[in-house]
Amino acid sequence: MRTQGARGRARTPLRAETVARTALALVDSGGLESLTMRRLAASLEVQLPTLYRLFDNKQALLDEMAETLLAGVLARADLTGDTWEERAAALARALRATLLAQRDGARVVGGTYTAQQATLTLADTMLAILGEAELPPEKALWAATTLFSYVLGEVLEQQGATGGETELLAASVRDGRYPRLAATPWERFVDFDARFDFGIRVLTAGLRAECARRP
Amino acid sequence: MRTQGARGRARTPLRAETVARTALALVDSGGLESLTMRRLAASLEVQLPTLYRLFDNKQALLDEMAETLLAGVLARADLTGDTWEERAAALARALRATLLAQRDGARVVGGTYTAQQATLTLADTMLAILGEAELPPEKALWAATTLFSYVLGEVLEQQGATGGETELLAASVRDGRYPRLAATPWERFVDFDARFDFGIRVLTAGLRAECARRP
DNA sequence: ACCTGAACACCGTTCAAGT
DNA sequence: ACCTGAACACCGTTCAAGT
Repeated sequence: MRTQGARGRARTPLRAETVARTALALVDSGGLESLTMRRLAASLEVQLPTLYRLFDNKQALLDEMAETLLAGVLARADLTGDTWEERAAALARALRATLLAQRDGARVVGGTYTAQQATLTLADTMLAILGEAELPPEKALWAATTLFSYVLGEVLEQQGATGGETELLAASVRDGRYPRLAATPWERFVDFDARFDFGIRVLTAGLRAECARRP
Repeated sequence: MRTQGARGRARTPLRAETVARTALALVDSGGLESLTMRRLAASLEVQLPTLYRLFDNKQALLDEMAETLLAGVLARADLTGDTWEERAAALARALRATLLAQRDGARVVGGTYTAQQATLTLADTMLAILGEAELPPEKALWAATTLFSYVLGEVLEQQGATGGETELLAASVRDGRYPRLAATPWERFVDFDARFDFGIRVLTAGLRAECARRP
């Protein structure tokens, strides 16, 4: 409804990135499930088939959305740290912050396998940083994917967790069948920032140890 | 079609786990997108509303599927290693193997936030192993989630990668804008087993370093 | 009490028919 | 050449009407 508002108005040609940005805004307000080609068309005041001239299908749109998201990571990263450990951690933190800033961001990025500019630039930047660690090239590559996989997995869990489910979890644990889980303080489980800092520290320490290994 | 075959036949009441297992088989053969309540009902020779007496909605079914998958991890793990590092690595490997054995396994598990028996048992087992590392309880918890997040992220990427996209990636890199990426041998990028071994070694080495840190 | 058929309110995607 | 309206073949979910 209300597509008349646009009729007759001169409009600049619709760009794929504009569509992707509007789609991300829809996800932000209603979650990934609420993203619909129909709703997206309505939000852009465009007919439904117009979207299919820009994207072959919904998956192609999701790929572009992931690309758009990842394009913001480098701008957010402060890569002025003195050591490669600091700089790698800063890039990982920027990726996490970008994913967290977008509702369902990890699901958007994790559901695609893009080989577009932003993704490759991000990977190349991480490789440049890890190259300073004097790791052989293949290990630097593996180190980069290890860091990215960790960040994605961690944000995926954080964005999937809801207050209600956390309470359910706490209740299940109190029944005594999971003694180790019950022994750990629950506030710490959902302290996602502290968890992430820990994980990054573990990974960078492990990479340092890997550098010391001479093959 | 063909629901007549079941009519009049005495049948045992349908169990939720049976439904979940059949659903996983459907995903195995056609991918997660092909899993439909209608197709699932047909595959079970059951009317569509019957599924809704067992599950409130499709998400509840997916939760049960994740639980069913994770229930197989411990049986697959060889936890007889001498050191906690070996045992933690073995459990992580068993989780990876379980997810890889099921098409779209990482997406099934990553898309849910279950606090059911199998999930909690898995977490508790990992905590028991990490407890031997003399980490304080909260760090042991964080270490467990770090390992699980890493495994999930890694399998998510592996299962998302297809041959065609890998070629596309290789082509993008050859154009010279990503010098670091271009400098690394491509066979190694898709050697997922080697990547995972590397990641697990880095994580366990990092955890060992964390143990040495006295707060 | 249980199960069925049929519907409701949507989807992603495509295409003939118009201008 | 481009855009539109309308359809196609599905979805997840619900419910009145039957037995």
